[in-house]
Amino acid sequence: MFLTTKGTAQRIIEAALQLISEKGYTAATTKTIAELAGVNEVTLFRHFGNKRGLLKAIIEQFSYYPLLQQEINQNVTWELEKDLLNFSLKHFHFLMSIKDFVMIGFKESIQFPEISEEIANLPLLIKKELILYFQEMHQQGKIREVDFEAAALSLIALNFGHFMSRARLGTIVSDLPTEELLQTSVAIFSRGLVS
Amino acid sequence: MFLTTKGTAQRIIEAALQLISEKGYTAATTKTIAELAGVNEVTLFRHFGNKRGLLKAIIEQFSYYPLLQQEINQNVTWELEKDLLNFSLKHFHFLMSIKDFVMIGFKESIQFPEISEEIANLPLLIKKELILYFQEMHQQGKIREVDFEAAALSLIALNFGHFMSRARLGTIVSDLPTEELLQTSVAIFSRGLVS
DNA sequence: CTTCCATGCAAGTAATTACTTACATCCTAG
DNA sequence: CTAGGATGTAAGTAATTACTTGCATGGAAG
Repeated sequence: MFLTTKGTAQRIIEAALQLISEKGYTAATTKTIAELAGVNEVTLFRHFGNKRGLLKAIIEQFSYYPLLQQEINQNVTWELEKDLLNFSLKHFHFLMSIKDFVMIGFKESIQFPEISEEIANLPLLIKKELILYFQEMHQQGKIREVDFEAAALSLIALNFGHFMSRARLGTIVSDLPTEELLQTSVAIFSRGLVS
Repeated sequence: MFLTTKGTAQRIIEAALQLISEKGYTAATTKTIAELAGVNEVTLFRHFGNKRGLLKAIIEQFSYYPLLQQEINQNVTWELEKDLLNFSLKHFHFLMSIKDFVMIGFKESIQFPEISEEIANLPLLIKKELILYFQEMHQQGKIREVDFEAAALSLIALNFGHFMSRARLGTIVSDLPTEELLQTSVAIFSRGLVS
C-alpha cells in the first residue's frame, strides 16, 4: 500500500473532519467519509466502532493543542501595539489552522455538548493570559484603567469576528488583505487602551 | 381550531427555523418539524411541496429585513462614543433577534450557497453605512485618518464576535452583563479613533 | 343546507443509513 | 516459510427518511 503513509485511522479522521465541518454530522455519511479517505466503509467501523466513536476521536485529537497559550507569552516586548498585533496574528492563524474543528464545534455544539466545552477552552485560556498581560501593563503605567476582562474579551471577539468572516464568507464582505485588516484593527484597539 | 392564530404555514416555518438552527438541515426531519409545529406531516408537504421548499420559505422570510440599516442613521448625534455604542447595542440585539437564521446561515452556507449571500448582505450594508459615518466624522475633524473600511469591518467583527460568543457559548467564557461588555468594548474602540 | 378548502389520519414506497457477518487477500514479523 | 493482523469484497438487515395517495372530518362562506 502507498496510501498508508499517514495511517488508515488518521486518513479516516481527516476525511470525517472535512466532511462533517462542511455538511454537519448527520449529513456526512459513513459511506462518503470512507470514500474520501480512500478506504472501505467497514474499515471505518473496525477502527472506531460506530459513527460517534469517530467524532469522539476527532475531539480527542484536538484536545492536544497546548500550541497557542505557550506562544502568547513568547516574544512579549511590553510594547502594547506590537504585542497585541503579534498576538492577534497568531490567534487568527491558529483559528484558521483548526478551522474545520471550530466549524464542527459551532455546528454541533447543541447536539454534542462535550464539543462546546472543548472549543470554549481556547477563549478561556486566552482570556486569562490577556488579563494578566493587561494588569502588568497597567502597573507599568502603559495602559489606562479599564475592565481588563472586558478588554480581553473584546480583543478575542475582534479576532474571532475577523476569522469567522474570512472562514465562512471569504472575500464577499471585503477583499482587504488579512494582515492589513488586523493591523488597522489592532492599531485602533491599542490606541484605545494606552494611557 | 385554536392553534390557527398564527397560521399553519407560519407555525411550520418557525418550528423548522428552530430545529434546523439547532440540528442542521439534514438532522431536522420533516417528522420532528411537523410535531413541533403541532401539525400533521403531510400538511408540511401540502404547504411547501418538499423540504427544500420549506428552507426556501425561511430564507425568503428573512430577506425582508430592512430593519437595521434605517435605524443606524437614526439618532446620530455626531458624538463618536455615543453613536458607536448606540449602533453596537442595536447591532448586537438585532443579531440576537435573528439568531436562529444566522446559525442556519453559518451551518448550511456550504450546502446552500444562496444562504451565504443572504447573510453576507447585512455586514455589507452596515459596512457601507459605517464608512460614510467615519468619513463624515473625519471631515468634522473628530476622528483621525485611518483605513475606514478596515475600521468599519473591525467594529462589525467586534460585535459579531461578542454575539457568537453569547449565542453559542452562553456564559461559559464570561458572565459579564452584555451591556457592560459592549460599553467597555466600544469605549476602547472609540478612544482608538478620536483625533 | 351545502359546498369547498384546509387539515387529519392511515397506509405505503423507494431510497438511504448505520452497522453486521462471513470470507478472501495481502503484507509483515518472526 | 508461515502465522497473524489489517484491509477489501459481497451481501444483508433493521430503522429511518422524504414523500405520496386516498379518504375522512370539520368549519366557514355562500
